[in-house]
Amino acid sequence: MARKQGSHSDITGPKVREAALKLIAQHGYAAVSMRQIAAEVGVQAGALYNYTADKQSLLFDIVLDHMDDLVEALKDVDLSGPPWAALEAFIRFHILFHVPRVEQVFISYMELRNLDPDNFAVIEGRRRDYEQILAGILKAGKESGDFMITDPRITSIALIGMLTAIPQWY
Amino acid sequence: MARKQGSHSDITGPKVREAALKLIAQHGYAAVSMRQIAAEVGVQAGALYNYTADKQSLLFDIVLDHMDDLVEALKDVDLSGPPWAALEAFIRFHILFHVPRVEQVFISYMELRNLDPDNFAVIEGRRRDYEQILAGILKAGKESGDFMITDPRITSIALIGMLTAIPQWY
DNA sequence: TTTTCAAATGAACATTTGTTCAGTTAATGT
DNA sequence: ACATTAACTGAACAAATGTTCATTTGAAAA
Repeated sequence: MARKQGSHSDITGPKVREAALKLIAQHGYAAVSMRQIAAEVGVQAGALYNYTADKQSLLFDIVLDHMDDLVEALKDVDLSGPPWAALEAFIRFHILFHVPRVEQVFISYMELRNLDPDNFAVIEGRRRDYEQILAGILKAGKESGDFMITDPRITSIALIGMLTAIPQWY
Repeated sequence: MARKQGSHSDITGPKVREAALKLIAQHGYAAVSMRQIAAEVGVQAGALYNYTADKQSLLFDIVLDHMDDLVEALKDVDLSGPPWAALEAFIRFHILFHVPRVEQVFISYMELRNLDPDNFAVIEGRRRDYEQILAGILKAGKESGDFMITDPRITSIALIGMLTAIPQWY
């Protein structure tokens, strides 16, 4: 059976990504098979390869899209104010961005070890970009005397780590 | 080749558990094969079955041993003091117990979804036991007027969740 | 030295895995 | 009405998986 009604590629495509997101978040990347994803979409396993090069790309795209969305959305945030205002704006943005994206956050954090080295390097680059923006705020605050910290980069990493752990409280 | 020097079962046995602990913590349960574990031990895959019934038991034993150790160690802690002292003693114990067991904690938290339903039920029972001890402290503190909380059970779960997330800061 | 047997090998097994592809289907353009 | 083609099927593939077991090894007991 094929193409029951109208063009499907713009329907099945998103469905594949959603199924991958849901199942990987639920069971983990290694524990999910292409056939499970296909079943969730309502299609045979072979059909998935119209929408993804391979299984690894499925994971990589989830994480990369998430990181790109994050960096992109941060550009709309006004961080030009004084250190404390900028810091508050950053933290507020970070939390509000992550809350409605529990699954992506979880995968982007837990499944990094299942990324191919090349893909991992790309993601790590994105994460460094993001951290450096916060580090910039901290550095400015340190130099102006507002923040009492020694290493803005380390503080940045620690701070993001704490924020990321918040959802786990619930 | 077999038994190159002396009896091996009391050497290989622990080695198998250590290898499973290390590799599962590193790559995740589903991503680790029995052959990888065997290679880490320095043995063929078939030999593992002298020390474990199956792969699932390898995971289950790690988590169960951890929970049993936790509950057992808690028995040596004096929680008989006033609410605030008991709470402090509990938290102190919790942190000190978990710090040198990063791998076990990580597995016991992340790989629950890969436990067979029956095994999962057992572990969940152990976790409830542990939570109820903290809930008891909170309940006593609430009734004595020391703690301003509404539901000791929920507070207990939330508190343990926060404590468990601490290592992630680093 | 010979016997014994715990401990491990290594080959085999049935499944499951990711992936490919020739062939089928049905909606669309002519 | 026919031809085209995007979308999917279903079978096949090699490789990897968890697990079993007859066989071999060599240290210890006789």
